Amino acid sequence: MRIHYKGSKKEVRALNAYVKLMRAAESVTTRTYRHLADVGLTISQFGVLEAIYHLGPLSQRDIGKKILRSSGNITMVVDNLEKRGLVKRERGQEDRRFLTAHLTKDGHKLISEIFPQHAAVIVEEMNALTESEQEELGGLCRKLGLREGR
Amino acid sequence: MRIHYKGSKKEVRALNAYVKLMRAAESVTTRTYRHLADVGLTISQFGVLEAIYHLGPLSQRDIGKKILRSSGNITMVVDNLEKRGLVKRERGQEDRRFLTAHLTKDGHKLISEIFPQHAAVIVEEMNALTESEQEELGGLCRKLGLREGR
DNA sequence: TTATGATAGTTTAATGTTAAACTATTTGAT
DNA sequence: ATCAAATAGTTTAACATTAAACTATCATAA
Repeated sequence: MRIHYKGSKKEVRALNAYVKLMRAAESVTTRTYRHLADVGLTISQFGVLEAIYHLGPLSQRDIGKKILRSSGNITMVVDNLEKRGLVKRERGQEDRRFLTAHLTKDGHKLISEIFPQHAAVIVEEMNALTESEQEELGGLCRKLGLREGR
Repeated sequence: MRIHYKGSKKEVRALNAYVKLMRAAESVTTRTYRHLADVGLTISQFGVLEAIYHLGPLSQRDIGKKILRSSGNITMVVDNLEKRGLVKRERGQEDRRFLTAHLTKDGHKLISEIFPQHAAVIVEEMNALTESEQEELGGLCRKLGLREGR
């Protein structure tokens, strides 16, 4: 007795697609992370810097929504960025519950240098696919991601 | 000055596909994890149990290769599974460097109950796509994952 | 106006995760 | 036979991650 689970074709197809999706995401992440590690940033730290860089100062709540992480997590990641002097927090004037994170001079300098490089790494990664394959992949992944709210 | 980075069409396409890939993987993971959390398993713990369930007793080295995690990480995950009495470690006879992890009675009972349910959850998730879309996605992701070794 | 509930953020506990330094064991070359 | 290099696993330090309990602040309805 070695085979514990024998799926139908339908099941095999779904599980295969799932495994490959996960592996692809993981291996692309691992490789793009190497580039960030070189400058001492984690993926989450990069995500926060990039969000502020492109969207301007954000509350931690909005940062969490943007990078899909819990509020407790954002507290820690922003803490570490602040310790390193890359961002600074400021208490909201009208609503004192909010903390708005903005880039320091150093933070802006770093992310403006790193972002184009990081984008280039990702483009290089995605070069494993043709342009139309990239669009196809985007469309399929979008369908899966869309189920978000459930 | 609000736009810091204006990519070419090629760059935009690649970054878009990348973002959607990551979001899809993350949101599918989050939702399938809920099911595991109900029985007190983490994704990594499930991965270890499932590997042993389907492949038989494995060394920690082989488990790490299977679920793509570092050796230090495997030590901890297997530790936690062992504490809970789901797996047991055994020192290799011929080569005493190896530790082979195998399922306990409880572990076997749990994974044999959970696995089919978990598979069903994944099938349900992938139902956002048609069967041919699932195959298409698998093929595209495979191409990305294949770059593994670089 | 005041009490109730909602919201933003922090803290804590538990687990995951890696890299790097480490121990124990084995292999292989001289 | 011996010693150096390789391999399996552990430990440590740092950060990530969540859920849940918590504090502070705000909004709103009675």
